[in-house]
Amino acid sequence: MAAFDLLGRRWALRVLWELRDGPLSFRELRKRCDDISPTVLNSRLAELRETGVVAAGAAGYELTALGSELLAALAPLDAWARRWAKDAPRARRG
Amino acid sequence: MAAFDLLGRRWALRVLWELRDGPLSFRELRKRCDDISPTVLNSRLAELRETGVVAAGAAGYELTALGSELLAALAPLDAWARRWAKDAPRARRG
DNA sequence: GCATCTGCTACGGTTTATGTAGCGATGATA
DNA sequence: TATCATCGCTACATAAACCGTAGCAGATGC
Repeated sequence: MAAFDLLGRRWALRVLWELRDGPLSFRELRKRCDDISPTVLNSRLAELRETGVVAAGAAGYELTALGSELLAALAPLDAWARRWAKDAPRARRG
Repeated sequence: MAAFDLLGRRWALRVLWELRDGPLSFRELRKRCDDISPTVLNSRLAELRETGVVAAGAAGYELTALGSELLAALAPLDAWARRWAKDAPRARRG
């Protein structure tokens, strides 16, 4: 599964996720990603753009059609994560 | 989404994925993950075990019930990845 | 004893991420 | 025109993560 190469990198999933509600500017995107360093954000954006899941528009960075599909494919993962966070919060903290 | 912290690390997704068909030994798991270095594999396994998605059994490492759920949640991602690999293979190589 | 597995650790070197500072461009205000 | 704020993004030094190889200690078989 080649997508792991793209998504299995720090912040890649997160960046996609933060774009779920519409375009964001570079700086706004940074804020939402726990103030990720601009160096890395720029790298991830470059990769995501190169693979065609993110595009730069007038309003900032946004998901392409392909990116939206990817995000939709991530929905079950989100659902799982919510259950997980709810059921066993202690296991992950100490 | 806190799961990104866990999954947005090198090989984390891949390790889970390789366990989809049943338990694997440490060394076998390594092989399937492009001969990932044992240091990293051990780290990822430790993290995955700590969060309860992977467990060490007699037959090697295997998914827990929680892990299987996670894997199931990853299925749509796999489906997307297959379409993506098929539709635009060039965009990711040049 | 010896060979051959196993899970896993040690270690040195490279790659990747972090954090802060700041550049050049753009737009608003005066 | 000058000033100021904000923008996307880069530079650079430090820290963390990862890689590749070697090899240990335990288990199994001969």
